[in-house]
Amino acid sequence: MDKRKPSLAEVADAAGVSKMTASRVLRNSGRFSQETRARVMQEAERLNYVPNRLAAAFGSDTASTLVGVLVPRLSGGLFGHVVEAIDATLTRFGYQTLIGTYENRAEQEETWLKSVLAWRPAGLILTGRAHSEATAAMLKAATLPLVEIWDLNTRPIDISVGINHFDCGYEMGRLFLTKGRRQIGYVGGDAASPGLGRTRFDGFQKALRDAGSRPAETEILDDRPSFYQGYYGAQNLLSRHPDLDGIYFQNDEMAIGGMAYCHAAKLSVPDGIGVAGWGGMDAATTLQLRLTTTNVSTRALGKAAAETLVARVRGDPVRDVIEIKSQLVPGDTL
Amino acid sequence: MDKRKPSLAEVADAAGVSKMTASRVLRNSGRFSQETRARVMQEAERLNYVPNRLAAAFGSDTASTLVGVLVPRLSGGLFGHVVEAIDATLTRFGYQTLIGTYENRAEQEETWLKSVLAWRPAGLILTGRAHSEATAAMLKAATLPLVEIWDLNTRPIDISVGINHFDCGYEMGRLFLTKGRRQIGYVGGDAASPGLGRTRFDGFQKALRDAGSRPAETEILDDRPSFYQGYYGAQNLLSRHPDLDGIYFQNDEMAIGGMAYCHAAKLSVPDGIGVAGWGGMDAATTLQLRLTTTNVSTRALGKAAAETLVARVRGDPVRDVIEIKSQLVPGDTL
DNA sequence: GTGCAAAGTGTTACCGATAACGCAAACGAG
DNA sequence: CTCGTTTGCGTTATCGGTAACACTTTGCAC
Repeated sequence: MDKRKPSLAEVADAAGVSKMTASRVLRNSGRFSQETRARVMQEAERLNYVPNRLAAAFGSDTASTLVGVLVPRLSGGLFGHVVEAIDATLTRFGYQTLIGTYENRAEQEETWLKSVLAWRPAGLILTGRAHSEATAAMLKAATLPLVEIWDLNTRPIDISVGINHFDCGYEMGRLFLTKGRRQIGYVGGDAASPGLGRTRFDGFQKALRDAGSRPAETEILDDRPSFYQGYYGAQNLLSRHPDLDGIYFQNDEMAIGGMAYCHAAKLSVPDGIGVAGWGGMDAATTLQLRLTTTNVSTRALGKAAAETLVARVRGDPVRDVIEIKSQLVPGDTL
Repeated sequence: MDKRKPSLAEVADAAGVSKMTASRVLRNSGRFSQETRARVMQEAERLNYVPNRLAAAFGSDTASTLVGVLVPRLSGGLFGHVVEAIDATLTRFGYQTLIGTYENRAEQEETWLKSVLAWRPAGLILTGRAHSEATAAMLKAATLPLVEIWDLNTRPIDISVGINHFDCGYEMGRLFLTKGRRQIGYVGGDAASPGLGRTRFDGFQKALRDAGSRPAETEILDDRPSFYQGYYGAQNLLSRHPDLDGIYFQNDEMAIGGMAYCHAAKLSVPDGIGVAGWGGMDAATTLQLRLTTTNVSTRALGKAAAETLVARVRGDPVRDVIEIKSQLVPGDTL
C-alpha cells in the first residue's frame, strides 16, 4: 500500500495546470480564472489532497502558523480556562496551538522553549514575567511576537496581558481589616518557585503594614497549590498560631481545602475565623457559604492574549500593556 | 538587523566541515570523531544555532515529532489532568503536543483534524470512540498511529486507552439500590452531543432494570457539565419529581453543584436525598461530607496513552486495548 | 492601429535539512 | 605486505511548497 499523500504537483497535473497555479487556487491568493479554480478544487477533492504545511512553512520565509503556549499547569481550573480561550481564538484565526507545561520550573521552561523555537512559530504566549537568563537570551535572539500573560508587566519584552496581582492582594488586605481581622495568616504553595502568588501576598502585606496592623503569619508549602495543600496548610499554620482570626489563601482551591480543615477542627467560618481565596472558581460560588475571593476573567484574559498576539503577528498596531480587571467578591466567609 | 537564524550550513562552515557532518554531530547519529564533534558543538553554541525542525521534518520522509491531542475541553478538571500527563510524557520522549479542544462538536473535530494532519504529525490522541463519517474517512486515509482515549473501545481503529464507563454506571446503580434508594434521578450535561456520560448512564439504568427497580428520571442539560448545571439540573429535576431519594450526577462538579442546591432547598444529604458523582475531583474529598463517586486515574490514563502512542510510533509492539481501572468511592453522601 | 494595463499562467530558483551513496585513510588479520 | 573492513567525512539529490519574475493574451483608451 502506498502511504504517501498526494502532493500539490499531482493535483496540478490532474487539473492540467502548473504547481504554481494550483498553489494559488488552494491558497486563494493571486489571480486565476474561476474555470481553473473549479478544476483544481475538484481534483484536490478527488485525490483527498492534504496540504503540507511543513513544506509551506519551510519554503516561504514567512513564519509558520504554530503558536507556542506555555503555562505552569493545565489542572486546577484557572489555566485550563485560559488555554481553552487562547486555543479557541487562535483556531478562529487559523493558527495551531503548541502547548507546554513547565510546573513553574525554569529549566522546563528552557527545554520547552528550545524545542518550540525549532518549529519557527509565528509567536509565543508565556506565563509570568520572570524568566531565567537563558530563557531571556533565547527570547531576545528570537525576536518574535511574544505575549506574557497572567502577571501584568508594565515594561514587557513585547506585550503583556495580565492581572494586577499586587492590587488584588492589597484590596483583599483592606477587606480583612475592614472586617475586623487582626491576627492574620497566609497560606500559599509552590515554595520552590516563588512565582505568581507572591505578588498578591506582597500587596496583602502592604495593606496590613499601611494600616499599622501586624503582618501576616505565613505557611508556604512546597507543592502546587491544591485542595490538599490548603487543608494541610491551614492545619500547620493554625497549630503554630492558634489565635489567628483570618487566613488568606493563594487561591480558591486552597481556600476550600482550608475551610474543610476548619470544619474538621470545629472552627466556625466566618465567626471563628475568616477565609478568603483568589481566582473565582465555579465551585466557590455554589458552596453553602459563598467564598470571599477575587474573581478573575480567565477567558477574557486568554482571548485578549490570543487576539493581541495575532494582531502583532499580522503587523497591526497593538497596545503592549493590557490589564484584565479582576473583581473583589465579598462573599460570606470573611 | 538580520532576523535570520543561523543555518546548519553556517555552523558547518564555521567548524570547517560539511553540512552533513554537522548534521550527524547535532543529531548524534552516524560516525564522526570526538574532535569534530567538539568543534561543531562549539560553533553551534557560539552562533546560537537553533535547529530548524520544519526543514528536518520536511526533508526526511520520517514523520515529524508533533503529536496532535484533541479533548472536549481543558477546563473542569479531568481533561486538564489527562492532557498534563500526556504532555509531560510526550515531552519526555522528545515530542511536541499540538492541542485542540472540540467541545464535543463533530464539525470542530473535523476542522481541527484537517489542520493538524497538514502538519504530518507522528501520531494522534483523540477523545472518544464516536467519530463523524468525514473524520473516520480522514483517519483511515491518514493511516497514522492513533490512540482513542477516555472511552474504552474493544475494537479500536488503532489503539484504545480508556475507562469502562458502562461498568462505572452499573456499579454505582448497584450501590444506589444497596443504600435503599428507589426513587432515583440522573442529571447530565452536553445534551447536544450525547457523548461520554451517556454510556455511564446506560450502565446505571441497566443496574436498576436488572434489579426490577423503577428506571431513573433524567434531566439532561444542553451545556457543558459544570457546578451551575449541577445546581440548576437538580433544581429542575426535583421540581418535576419532588419525591426523589437519590440523584446520580454526570460528574463530581455537577454533584457538588447539586448538593449546594439541596442545601439551599433544605434537603439533607444523605438522609433526605442521596447524591453521587463521577470522576474523583480533589475538591470532593475535602468537603464536609465525602462525596460518593468513582475515582478515575486521569494521570495514569494520560501517561498510558502517551507511552503507548510513542511505542507505536517507534514500531514497538503494543497492546491495542488498555483499560484504566476506576474505583468506586462509597463516601458519605449516599 | 498603437500603446498600455491587467488578467491568467508558467519557469526558475530556493528554503534547510537528511538519505543514500561514494571515497580516502586508517586499521587489523592472515 | 596485501586485502578486507571500519572509520570519518563529503557529494549529490530530494522533500513540497512558494516568491519573484517573465510571458502571453485580452481589453480598452486614445
